[in-house]
Amino acid sequence: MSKVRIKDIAKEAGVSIGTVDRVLHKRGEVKEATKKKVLKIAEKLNYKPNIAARVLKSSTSYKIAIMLPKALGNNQYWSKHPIGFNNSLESIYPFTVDMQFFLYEMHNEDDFNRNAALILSWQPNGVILAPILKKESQTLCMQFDSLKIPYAFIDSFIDDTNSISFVGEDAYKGGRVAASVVDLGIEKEADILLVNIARNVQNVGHLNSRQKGFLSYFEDENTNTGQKINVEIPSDAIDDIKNVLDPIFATHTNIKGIVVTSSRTYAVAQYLKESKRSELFLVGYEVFDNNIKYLKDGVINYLIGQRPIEQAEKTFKKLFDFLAFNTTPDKKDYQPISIYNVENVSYL
Amino acid sequence: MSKVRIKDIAKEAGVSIGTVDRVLHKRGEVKEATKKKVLKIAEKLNYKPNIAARVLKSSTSYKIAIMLPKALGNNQYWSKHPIGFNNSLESIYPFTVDMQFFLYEMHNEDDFNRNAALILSWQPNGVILAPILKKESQTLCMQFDSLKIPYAFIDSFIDDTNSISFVGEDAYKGGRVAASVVDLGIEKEADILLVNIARNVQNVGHLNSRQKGFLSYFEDENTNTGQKINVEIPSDAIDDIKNVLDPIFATHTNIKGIVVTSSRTYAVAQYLKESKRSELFLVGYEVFDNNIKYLKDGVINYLIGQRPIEQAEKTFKKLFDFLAFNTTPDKKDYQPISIYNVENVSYL
DNA sequence: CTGAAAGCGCTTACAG
DNA sequence: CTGAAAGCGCTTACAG
Repeated sequence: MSKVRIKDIAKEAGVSIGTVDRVLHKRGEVKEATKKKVLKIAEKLNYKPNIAARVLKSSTSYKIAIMLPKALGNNQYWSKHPIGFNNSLESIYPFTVDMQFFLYEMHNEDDFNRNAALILSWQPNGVILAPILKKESQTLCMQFDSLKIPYAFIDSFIDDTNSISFVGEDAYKGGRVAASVVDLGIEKEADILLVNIARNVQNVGHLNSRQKGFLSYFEDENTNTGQKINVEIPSDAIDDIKNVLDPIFATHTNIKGIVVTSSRTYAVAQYLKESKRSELFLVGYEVFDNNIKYLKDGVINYLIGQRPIEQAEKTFKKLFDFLAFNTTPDKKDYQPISIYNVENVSYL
Repeated sequence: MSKVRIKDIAKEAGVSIGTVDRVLHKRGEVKEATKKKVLKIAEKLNYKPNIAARVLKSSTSYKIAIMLPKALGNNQYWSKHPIGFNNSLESIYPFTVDMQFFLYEMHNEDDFNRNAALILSWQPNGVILAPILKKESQTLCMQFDSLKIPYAFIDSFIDDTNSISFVGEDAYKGGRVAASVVDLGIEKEADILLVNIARNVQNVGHLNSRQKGFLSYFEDENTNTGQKINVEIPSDAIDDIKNVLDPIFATHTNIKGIVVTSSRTYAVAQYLKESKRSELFLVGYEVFDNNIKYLKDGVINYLIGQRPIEQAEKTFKKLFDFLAFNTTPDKKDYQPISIYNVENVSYL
């Protein structure tokens, strides 16, 4: 492929290899005319550095910070991503990077900010960020911008930032997919309950998008014509679930399908099981132990899933290639939206 | 990680680095006692070669042959795999391999054997094989065995061979997944038609497995209780389809669901459309242009898909790591079985 | 059977 | 602002 070496450029430009290197690495201290000439020749010869030689000589190790929500309690969705990042570490061999995790409590703004400060003091070369909390993430991104630290988003996306990339679900589409599955599972005239679980739904972008997508699906004339009942529940605690859902079921007797817009589907499943409503058609998001348990139990009928491990791998690769090879990734990279039932959940 | 160099081993063993290298690469010409001593020290120090240096010095390039069915006509399933293999070529950078495709006509034994002969004369270091034709593949594998050429299976698996790995669908499970989807899509008492399209179904292992898996699903008491009608059609030519299906529909009036056990679902879709039976619930396999067209048309309702690009990447990685790093992969690596409808087919 | 030496292409001080 | 030289860890021919 590339047989052009620094030496070849140097020869053609009539300078030493040291000078060529200075130009190529923008280390300054080169006369403007020389610089131009070298760059032109490098371009012409289509020079590509020999990475093996570079690695051998100076194992420049990048520091990459990874900021994600902590996987805790019943919600193990975020436990998968670290596996993907660790895979990445192996796959870039013979390169190495110094990777550090900064895990914040999911809906805890203070803890988010505490970790943000830790990252800044660590002075990474690049950051991977799951910007779940919109406001706090925006502030942090502005700081990265001013420090010229590149950052890549995973799982969620927020506007008005300069992230080099986003890897995750098209949440609007994800809402439509859940809608299409519940539509197939219940009769046309039955009502559908849409459940959002979060302390502050407004500050969690993808819940809104899934909700919008869900509703958009039913504007099609051949779909379910029942009521769509929308509720918000502040947490996945069983008491909170009961407090909201008991009155709903008391007043709506034709609900046959339920969609939970987040990974906390297990909480609604637990409620349905305890209140003897397992026969309702329940669709939710994300595949992990606690949700799988209810899927196998028959309480959850379908799960709409992302592929957290692959998302981590892709995000890492984009940031690493950006740092090491200066490649600019596609800004938004929407990932597969997978449909799981009890038959295909065993192979992820 | 590994800071131990050949030099360190040489010093501790009291020999030169040349000798250490001879031992490590089994180039012979070393006294048995020296050899033992060196190996022991290498083990003790946990020596790992510096790959960057190795690549820099001698860019040993492996020859890998890839033997797949040709993608032709309406059936473009096999057009995706080459994309994956080409991705692999980039991902192993800075390593290089000399990769060559040998594409045979799907159900043409002679063409299979012709390509097999070409591979043997090319003398590859390793082979990736889609062993669709059972008998012919077995013969070829025996030849690889006697030449000590390692080979990895993709898409299909056959017994009584020494492949280093298999990457593909658990076809039995794949049959169950199709069953679960058609079960959800039609009423409990309706009949289901199972369509197999192949000149010789017996010589195509995964069709049989899908069929068995499909039937096994309905042994569960809560599922569809209608008739399961099984037909075989020799090709995807519309006339062949008509000849078999016209009489079936004439005699079975309660068929509401159809499952096609292979990627040739488009052929049945075309038939349904032309015979004004688009309202039947049609489930088939594999996602590619021609099937997607009918999915968007509403004739195909669901497709059960593999991820050919990823399968290619994984298979390549297993073989390459085996050749370059001597790692032994898991023998069977079952891939995700994906469920697609018109809502999630856009993100693969 | 074994050792000493050259060189892969790059980066990094050092000298000027 | 620029060049000459050393050296990263390995492989390979050559000499003995």
